[in-house]
Amino acid sequence: MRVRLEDVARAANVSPKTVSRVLNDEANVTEATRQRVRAAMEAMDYRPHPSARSLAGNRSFLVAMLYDNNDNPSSTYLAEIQDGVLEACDAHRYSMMVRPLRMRDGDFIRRFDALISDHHPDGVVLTPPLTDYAPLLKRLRERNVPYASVSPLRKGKTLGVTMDEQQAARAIVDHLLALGHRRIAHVIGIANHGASRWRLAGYRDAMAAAGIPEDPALVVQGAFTFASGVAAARQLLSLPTRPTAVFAANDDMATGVMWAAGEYGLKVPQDLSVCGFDDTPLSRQLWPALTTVQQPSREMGKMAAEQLLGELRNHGSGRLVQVPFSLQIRGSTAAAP
Amino acid sequence: MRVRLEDVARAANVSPKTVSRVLNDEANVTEATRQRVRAAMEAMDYRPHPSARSLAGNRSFLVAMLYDNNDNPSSTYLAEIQDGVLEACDAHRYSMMVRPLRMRDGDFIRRFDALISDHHPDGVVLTPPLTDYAPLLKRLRERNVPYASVSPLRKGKTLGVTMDEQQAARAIVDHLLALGHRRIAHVIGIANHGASRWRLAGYRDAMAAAGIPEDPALVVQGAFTFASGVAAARQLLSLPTRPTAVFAANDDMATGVMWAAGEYGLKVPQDLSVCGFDDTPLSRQLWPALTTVQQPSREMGKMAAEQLLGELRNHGSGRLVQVPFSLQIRGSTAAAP
DNA sequence: TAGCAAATTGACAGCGCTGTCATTCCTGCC
DNA sequence: GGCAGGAATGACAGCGCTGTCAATTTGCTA
Repeated sequence: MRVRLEDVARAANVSPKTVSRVLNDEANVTEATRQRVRAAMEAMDYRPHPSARSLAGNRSFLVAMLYDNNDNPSSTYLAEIQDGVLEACDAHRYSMMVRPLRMRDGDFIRRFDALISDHHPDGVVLTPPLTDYAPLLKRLRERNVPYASVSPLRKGKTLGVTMDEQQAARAIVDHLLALGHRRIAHVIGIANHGASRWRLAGYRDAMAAAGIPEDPALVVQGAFTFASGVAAARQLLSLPTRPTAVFAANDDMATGVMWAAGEYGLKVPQDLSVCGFDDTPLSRQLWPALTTVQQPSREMGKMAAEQLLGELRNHGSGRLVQVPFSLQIRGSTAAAP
Repeated sequence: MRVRLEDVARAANVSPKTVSRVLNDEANVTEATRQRVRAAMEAMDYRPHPSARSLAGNRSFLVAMLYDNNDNPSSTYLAEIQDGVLEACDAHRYSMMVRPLRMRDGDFIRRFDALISDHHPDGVVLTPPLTDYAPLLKRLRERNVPYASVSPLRKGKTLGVTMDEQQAARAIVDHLLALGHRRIAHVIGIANHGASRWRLAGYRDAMAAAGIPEDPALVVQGAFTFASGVAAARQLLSLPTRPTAVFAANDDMATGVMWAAGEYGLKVPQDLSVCGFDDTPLSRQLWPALTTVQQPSREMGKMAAEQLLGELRNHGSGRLVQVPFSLQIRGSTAAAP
């Protein structure tokens, strides 16, 4: 029934060990032999048994993706990253498991340990905000588990992917400035996310460069959710002199701002320009469509996984790569009234 | 370093096989022995090696969750189901893998076969619309892979979870009728989802029971997305005599309807009542909050997985369970104007 | 109290692969 | 032409567990 490595070996007239070598792309196999073995594998539709490989080779061909579904309300973002990670794992014939792990939980490390002991992943992909949770990083190093991060805050010797979010945020605020806006508000994201800090920093950079002193009333705290965007906007739009533009730290909050603008009888973009960050599918579906920064989440998940897999293959090859951003100028921003 | 079953056996002064029996909850072990072995496992923090178990026992302790990320735009819904499935798998010490599989792709079955051959899942959890994709179900049976479905359309000998969506839809339309509405519109979901049919059927049941003949102009096609809700609402609100209430087949579309109402200068709920289906987090964040049907997605994922795992443990024990729904009457519905 | 069936326990092989190390096969060079 | 040295290949054990079946113990009955 099942085709085993031994069967392939017999068909190709070589020893099982040689088939194993071909399977694992090892050196010291003549090209002719390699071809012959590959042909036999193909012809017999051979599929190595992952458990056998794992048991004998002492590795699992498993990558675990960790996320915190408590402090990360945007399931769309996570879903896209997950898709990307999965794609990369698939291409390299690794399997992937996902794992919610809540930083707020007291037994975080115990759960993490259990994950490692139970499943022996060869490596781990970290998503915000876990990318910078010190106890986790410490434990990963102690247990000698390679990991790659998506958008880590601290960029040391970490593997993974980043985007220059600060530059991106600055660019989008520059866009608002270029449209003549001066009273530009910012809605901050969840505090412990690097994203929140960078986007705020980019906002400040742009404002400072334009010579506009910061008005504390225009910088309000949000939480990356639609509801927090609505609340923040209500606060901003109730101001004696309200802003003419709002840069929200993500699209969900920007949508909330647009919603709230409706409540106040303000037209977007005529009365209020609004922009977000992430370029979620939602942003294109709104009317007017949302001006935002394209963050290629799926691609970032894929690249992070690829760095990890590269590192697993030949130690030391993993890097921290940076992906480019691009502004998506759409209907929600216009010249200042 | 690693604690093996053999080590536990030595510590408990029994044979490895007996430890294995305890590990797998097999019969024919005296309670005293069982306790002794359990104590030893506990004391040594023994973790069975999944690959070894899998290889020797010819099972993988793996559940694959299949989804179609093409025809299923609501990542929130999938994320919740995934969380639920994961929770159940965890509790039973199974691992879970997720797998996007697009019905539209020509090589669907080939990909599915590859999944099974490569990973040997002990069972599969199906999410809509895969729950009713005939070629997939056929292949699952041919390959003898047990599966459980979340909200399957056809309820035969299928294992899994359902909700009486038709009753639920009827209940929510009854709610609108009780508020005095007569011109009630419905926005349908994606065609090949059971959910779309049931919700439409429930709408019709309620209208018929109230003696209101169906007005075809009031029943428009949507696609479960926010944008499709906006489009559908524009169509409805442009009608010579527009509806006083809209029942959208899910919350995302209902949100689109509320959005479009704003465009037309209509106040919700004073001028237009809107209700959705699913009780996504979004529905509570809107203002006014959305009247909707609570569909416990996370719980449903968990229960589907539990039926599957039960079936795996003792063949024949899996069932098709039904979860109750509940209306969430909130601010988006009010008496007819 | 012997005698027998059922319950409990254990010995042993083997799941399908890879690591280690031995063996064979080539090269190129004196 | 013979030989060193490296490249290619293979033999074999064993990864950590479970299935099979045999051995032993237990609990009953007569």
